[in-house]
Amino acid sequence: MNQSLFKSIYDYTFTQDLTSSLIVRPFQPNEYILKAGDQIDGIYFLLSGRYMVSSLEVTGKELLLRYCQQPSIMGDIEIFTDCLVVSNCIAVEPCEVLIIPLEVYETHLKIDSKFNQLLLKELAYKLLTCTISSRVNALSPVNVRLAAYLCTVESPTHVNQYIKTNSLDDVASLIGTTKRHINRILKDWTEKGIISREDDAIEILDWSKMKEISENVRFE
Amino acid sequence: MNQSLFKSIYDYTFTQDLTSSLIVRPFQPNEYILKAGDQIDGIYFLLSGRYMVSSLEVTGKELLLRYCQQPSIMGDIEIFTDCLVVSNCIAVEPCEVLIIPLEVYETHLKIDSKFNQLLLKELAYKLLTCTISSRVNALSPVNVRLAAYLCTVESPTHVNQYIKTNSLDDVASLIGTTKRHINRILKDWTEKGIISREDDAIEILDWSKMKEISENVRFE
DNA sequence: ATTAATACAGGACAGATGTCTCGGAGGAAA
DNA sequence: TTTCCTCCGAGACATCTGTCCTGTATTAAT
Repeated sequence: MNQSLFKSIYDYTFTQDLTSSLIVRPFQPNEYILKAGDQIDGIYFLLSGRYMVSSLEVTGKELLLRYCQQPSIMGDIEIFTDCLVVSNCIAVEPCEVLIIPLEVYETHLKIDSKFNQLLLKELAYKLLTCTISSRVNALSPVNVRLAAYLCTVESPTHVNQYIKTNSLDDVASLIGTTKRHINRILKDWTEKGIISREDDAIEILDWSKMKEISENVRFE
Repeated sequence: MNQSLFKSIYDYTFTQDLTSSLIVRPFQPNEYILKAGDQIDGIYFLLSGRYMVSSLEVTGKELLLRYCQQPSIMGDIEIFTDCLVVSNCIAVEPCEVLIIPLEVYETHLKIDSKFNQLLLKELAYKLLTCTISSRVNALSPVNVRLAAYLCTVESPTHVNQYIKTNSLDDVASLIGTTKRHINRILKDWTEKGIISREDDAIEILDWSKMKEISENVRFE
């Protein structure tokens, strides 16, 4: 386990005797890091990569809750409210995750106030952003949410400004709408010269306009 | 300070030397317990009464986030993300609140892992419910949200089941819509015999129907 | 090559919701 | 009492968004 990497991300150093109990696991894109309904077995710390959090609705559709980069902790809600995993965490890039098994937390870290401060900071941050996005989601029309989605998935690894559309259906359920409506908005943007559609991809021609439409809403 | 009351609500006992530093403050209905933009000065523990959490939008409207009863903690987000108060907490009933001044937390409780566990549990619980309501809010039409609002504010203290009409504007912004649309829905419900409007009040005639419409959504 | 199956964009329509506006009720001032 | 002002409910209209459906293109099977 790379101590100094963890230290640089989370500003916390494990005592020597714990490092052997900690697990570092890689995840491939589209692989579930946590799956809703599972029993939680530890506290997960993202070391590298990006993942998305989504939840399954009664309708069977999924709704995007957020994208996460490090520092980001998984499993804390479940452990402290003592419930099954509530949301799916799915890697969207190759990820590395440090897992602290639940027993290790219970026996060694529960009484470590520095470690608890780390968890408190992260939970408070997640709650803060959830509060913000809750309002935004309730008050933003679909075109704003779609623009926000496109701006959110734009990342340094997307060097070209193409976004695969082989999953328009996914995008639709992720932002809580239908593919029909996405198409309507994309057509409108195409006519306005903000994007162009070719084959199975969307090219964003006017990023500044796109950012303007998104009204600074982001899913992160 | 009533030790045993706090113990029974939060399952935590303060050490003797702290009780003199803790403050218990009463709040009247409509009084701000915390006001967005203020500097936070401590951790607030609700002992009795109910308050609502709302946030101010760029538009100047406010949006209802939730109603809270004990056990409920305020100020934790702000302290751990080190930011100004993000949401208004407004008493809706006479409330009693125990305030732990920030210095007291910093010097005595920050290193108290039992106390930190209490905070972690509460934050995780808030995040869990925020996650759930975020989805629900995004996907529920206004009639469901209005019914949910009415079901939420129904409490033992509201012996009469009347809602003042002069606050329809407030209700509208609280659930993120307009008074016009509220009126439309109320008219529909009146025609269906679910409610009746008289003078400046609304009487709910058919609570079971109202609960059915609300689809179990609640602002708490 | 022809046919069948699938997927996808978009037309048509309906329902939900916001904005603008007006007419009536009630209260305050003259 | 008359006039004026304010507030409220609701009509009219526009926009947003979901559902249903169709025509076309692409792919798969024969």
